[in-house]
Amino acid sequence: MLTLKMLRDDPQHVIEKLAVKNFDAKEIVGKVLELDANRRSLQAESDALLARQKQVASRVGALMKEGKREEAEEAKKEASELKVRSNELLAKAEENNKELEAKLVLLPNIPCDLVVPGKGAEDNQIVKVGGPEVSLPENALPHWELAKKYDIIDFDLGVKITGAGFPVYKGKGARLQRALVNFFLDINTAAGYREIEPPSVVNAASGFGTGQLPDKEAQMYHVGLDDFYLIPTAEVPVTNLYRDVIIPGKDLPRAMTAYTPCFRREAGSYGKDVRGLNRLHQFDKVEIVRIEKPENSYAALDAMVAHVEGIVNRLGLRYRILRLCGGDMSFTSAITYDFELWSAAQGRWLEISSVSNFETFQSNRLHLRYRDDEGKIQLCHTLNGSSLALPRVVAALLEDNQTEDGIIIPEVLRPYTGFDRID
RNA sequence: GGAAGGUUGGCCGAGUGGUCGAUGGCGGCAGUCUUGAAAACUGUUAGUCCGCAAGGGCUCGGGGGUUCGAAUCCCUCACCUUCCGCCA
Repeated sequence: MLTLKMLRDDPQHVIEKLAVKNFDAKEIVGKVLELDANRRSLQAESDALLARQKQVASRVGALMKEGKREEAEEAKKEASELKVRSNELLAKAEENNKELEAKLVLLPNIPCDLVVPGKGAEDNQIVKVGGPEVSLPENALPHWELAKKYDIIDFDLGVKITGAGFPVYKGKGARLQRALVNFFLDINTAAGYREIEPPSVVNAASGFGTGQLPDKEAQMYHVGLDDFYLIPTAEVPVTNLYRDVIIPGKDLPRAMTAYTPCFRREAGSYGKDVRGLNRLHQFDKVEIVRIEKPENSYAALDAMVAHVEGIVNRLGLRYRILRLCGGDMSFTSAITYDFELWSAAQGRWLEISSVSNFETFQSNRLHLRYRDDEGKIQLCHTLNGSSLALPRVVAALLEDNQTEDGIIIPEVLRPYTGFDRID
């Protein structure tokens, strides 16, 4: 959620910047400013009324003590009349402020200056391509075939147990999952990220805090009986750890990492995009989250990108880094770098990580603040990134490392898997 | 799931209708003293909204109600503790 201050100070800037995201904000911004002006004048009016009400009420007490009963009755009457008027105003203000909030949450985060305009994926900027070239034999198999061949991931069984998009990992396939999680967590903690194991189910307040609610409600599984949501990413519970918190400036930055299962309904997707591990309803992911002072957040973002690149490099897979254009960025992000692995067997890039700076967009909703050197309270910047999401790493790993003699496990993973090939 | 008792500022804890945004203690910060520190003493120490400011509004788990007036009374929801039941 954008801050009202930002909108008030320079509405034109907000409108221009949102155009980079292909978002025409003119009308909403105008409405927000109007509602904000209303809010302030309504408050000034009702505050004055309430102040008088309080004065009169305390006079009643004093008059009662002095035994001036008649005057007290007079005052009571006056207070009652004031109350009727202030209640009307308060109701009006509440309605106004609800509408203001409803409009305000419709505005996406403004992109930072590095972000170029664009409509969709085709306009993303390729920042870097790295890792070894992949050359596969003619008869190379996609990962879903390999999974079947070696009996390590069973999509059909998942359908039986739950439904499409809930695979069952078996044997070395299951062990590989556990190995990757541990490998990623170890690298992250070694880099100073504190390991967190959060709940995988959150309440609505948490969903709102990181921006999943109300706009992306359909993306989450909802537990109706208790009004809980299955998390779509560890970002939700981990960032919400700091909801309604004022952090002493000296305690920043905070860096955390968490492994969680992630649940996404992915309503409406189909085709080759969802084949095999390409898109799932449940998957494993290790996430990194940082809370920073505003002046440090872009340095932190660069550090996170470099950190994720380090992990990808160790896996020895072909990758590229994209800086997303305005139109392809999420609602909440100010800038996003995507990491993709090359899947030679599928002939396509697979997204495995998304590293973003949200600036104050989340912290404004979360009321996540810090006390600066002068003792003033300011909004923090929040950042997060995948490090990494497992399924597509597994997909690329299986496909790119396939040989006549089975799938070769990268050297760095062998201490975790306990085997060097899947055959 | 059943029963009872709770939820107050960074923490502990007082406050059961009248000037209470809240006594006191701890902790924090500043100062006095000290070569320095500790101790002692003094002062200070919630957030938020409106306002150029002066000042004012709101907040004692959340929401609603009673009343001229609510931290205090009533309703409701959430959470916590204890006992019973169940259980990895």
